[in-house]
Amino acid sequence: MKLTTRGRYAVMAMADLALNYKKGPTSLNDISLRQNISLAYLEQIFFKLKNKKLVKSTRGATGGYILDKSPSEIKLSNIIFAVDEEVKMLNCKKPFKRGCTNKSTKCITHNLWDQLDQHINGFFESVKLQDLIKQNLQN
Amino acid sequence: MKLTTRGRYAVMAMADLALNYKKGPTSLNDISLRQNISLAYLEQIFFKLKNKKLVKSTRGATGGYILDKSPSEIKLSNIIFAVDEEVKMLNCKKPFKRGCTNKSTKCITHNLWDQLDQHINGFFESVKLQDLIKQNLQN
DNA sequence: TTAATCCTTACTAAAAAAGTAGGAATTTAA
DNA sequence: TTAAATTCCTACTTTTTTAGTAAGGATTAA
Repeated sequence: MKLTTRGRYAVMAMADLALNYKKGPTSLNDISLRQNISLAYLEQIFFKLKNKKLVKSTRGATGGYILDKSPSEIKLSNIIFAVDEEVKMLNCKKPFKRGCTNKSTKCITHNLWDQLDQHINGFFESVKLQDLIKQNLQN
Repeated sequence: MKLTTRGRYAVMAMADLALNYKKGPTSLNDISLRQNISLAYLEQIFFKLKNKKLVKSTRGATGGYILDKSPSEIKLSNIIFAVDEEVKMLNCKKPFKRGCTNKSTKCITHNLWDQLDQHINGFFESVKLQDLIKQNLQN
């Protein structure tokens, strides 16, 4: 179980933007160089981040991206979710599906996966961009 | 981010065994039918579970598997880890690696991934097979 | 008018996950 | 003693997901 690079890159890039919050737009090229992520891949990621209103863009030379809210208002869950990182342990849906239930009984582990989802989502909900850049995370 | 089916199947199968703890060996065929998981796939999974001493086997007709410890002594982390499910958000190692750092600064999100790992692993450490079958999990 | 940027879609390659196949070894029971 | 049911083990194949590339258009500042 792991986060995809897309999710990680998105968080890293947003943290980079947060560090430059209020300094005007930051170009993807700069982020690409600083974080060592390919420009084309970043463009894909920011396409999604923009659609979810997490960043604003200005085009043209000297253009770039800035956060659409302050770092204290952006939760990691917003970012992760924006780039399609889904936290879903539970694959089975009703009616019953292969690998989760037999014909007559409820999936014995149903509640477990639900709880795990909540546990992980809770983590992402609890951390804000602000916490990251202020190193508020306990070491 | 999700658990693989292998990890989920392993937990489901172990829960099945836990329900039949002390009733003598349970065949994979039975589990296959009850949990609707292919027999061949279960065999792969139990090969690993056995290597990690989570189950004991008896061969031949009437053979099968039983838990090697009581349900209260088996943590989900034991199961998940046994079948190779790895909880590792942090891909980057020192010295610096693509996607995590630039040449001069520490990966700004390092601590974050560390914490997430701990958070998820902590969950798996905290739940025992016993909890599952007793429905001790809050609904 | 040129260069730097964002914008968008489509495609490809690599890796991981999921599952199959086949047969050997062991044991019980008819 | 033989047949059936089981575990044991390895190798292979298919499918899905992830990661990343490519290409070109649109916009804007200098």
